[in-house]
Amino acid sequence: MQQKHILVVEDELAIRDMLRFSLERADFRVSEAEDAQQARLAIADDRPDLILLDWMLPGASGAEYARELRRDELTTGIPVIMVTARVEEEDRVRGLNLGADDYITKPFSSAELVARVRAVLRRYQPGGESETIEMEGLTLDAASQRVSAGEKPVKLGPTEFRLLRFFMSNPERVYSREQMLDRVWGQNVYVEERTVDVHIRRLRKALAPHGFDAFIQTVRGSGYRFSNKPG
Amino acid sequence: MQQKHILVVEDELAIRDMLRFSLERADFRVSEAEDAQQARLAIADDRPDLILLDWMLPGASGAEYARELRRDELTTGIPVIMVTARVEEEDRVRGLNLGADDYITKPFSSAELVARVRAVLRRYQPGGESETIEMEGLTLDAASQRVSAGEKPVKLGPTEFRLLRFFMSNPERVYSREQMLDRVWGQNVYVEERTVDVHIRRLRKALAPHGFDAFIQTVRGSGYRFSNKPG
DNA sequence: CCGCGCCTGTCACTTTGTTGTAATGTTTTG
DNA sequence: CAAAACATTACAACAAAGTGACAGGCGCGG
Repeated sequence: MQQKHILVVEDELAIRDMLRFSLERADFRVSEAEDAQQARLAIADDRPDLILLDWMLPGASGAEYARELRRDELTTGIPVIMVTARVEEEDRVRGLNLGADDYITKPFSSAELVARVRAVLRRYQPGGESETIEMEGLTLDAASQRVSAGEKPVKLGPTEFRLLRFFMSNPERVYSREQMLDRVWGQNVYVEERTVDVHIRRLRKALAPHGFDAFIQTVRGSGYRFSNKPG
Repeated sequence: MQQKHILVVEDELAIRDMLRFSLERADFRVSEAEDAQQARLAIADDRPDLILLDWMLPGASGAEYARELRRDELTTGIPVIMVTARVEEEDRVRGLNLGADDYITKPFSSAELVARVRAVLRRYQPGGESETIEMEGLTLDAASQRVSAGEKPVKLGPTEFRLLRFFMSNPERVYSREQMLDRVWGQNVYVEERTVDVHIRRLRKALAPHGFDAFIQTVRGSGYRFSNKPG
């Protein structure tokens, strides 16, 4: 089994060191970030399999950052474990609602930490989530990477698939080309903005035989929008 | 996304200029004040989304003014970033206690400034919510960039959309053509004032089939006003 | 190792929609 | 009534998006 990569987001050096020590001894590969900003860079640089996130962070709090991770198309698939000093039940619930997959309360033992990390990773192991999105007969299944219009399958390239998944997960909202590049292509890649147009074109072409190309709407001067309501 | 408005309160011209340059390049709208008194007027005139406040000011010091901003019900919701030459940790704590949301220490880079401003604004922006404005059946949704009159969609060009959004966000108030150019077109753009008339015309035309053109009222000699009350 | 097919990003060119201005018409004001 | 302020129309320049073609990269099977 390949070594799993864990990103630790934690501002206190002492705790970071402790986490790294525990995790590396359990044969995980560890990288670190002190705050949300560093975390974004670290993820862009080397995508982790799991994120350990401190509840309290300078700048954007860990809770906020967790929400951001879930919103973002690129990171929504990465499981998050919250690390918190608080013990109130309320906080636990909030943390889970925010999209954390588990939480662990300080102080905790090395064994407990490793156990929870392993448990979450195991849960995420089988081919990711079986997320399917449907809209008026247009169906997208994330797990099998398939799209169908009614009963007929729709053939899409990888980029078109990610683009459509992004759209169907975020309908009724205008996105600029720049935002789409960030969230569908990835935040550190440099490609021309007009490239988005071309992939929009390809996606429309693939959806056209079934009439679903009308869902992809151009908002002149701003970007594109996915919607089942008329333009 | 609407251009965010930032008020710079700083007595030194050179620093004001630098701040304005950096912020405008990052697509913020900037206004300036040299002291607390001017700042009060500027806020009354055009409420900013964020205030950059120098720690040291003639008259009431920046620190005092920050406290005032927090006390005042009208301004307590506006985030404040303190600009300071001091580096002591103690000052940071004092500044934050006084109600500043962040601080930045001279000298700082343009990039750092913009990053902090963005971070604070993002924190204040309740994330994924969809900002929609409604008025007697006329609905404008910023996220999806749609306008509808009752159930029927209204088709607008980009400029007309921005113009209507400006109006609906600032109703019951007269704006001169110059002010509208600044806030809808963006400052440092030069176009004829008469151009505003033309876009007013286009907007009215688009709203007319539903009767909403009556909301856009001409105030002879002054400018225009958006209101649901009769002229 | 080579050739093939597929995917991707970019370019050049076309098409379409938007914008600002000027010219002209209309209303208000002193 | 004349001047000023605003409304309306027309239009040419411009900008944005649509489109087809193409070359390089990559993986795969021969």
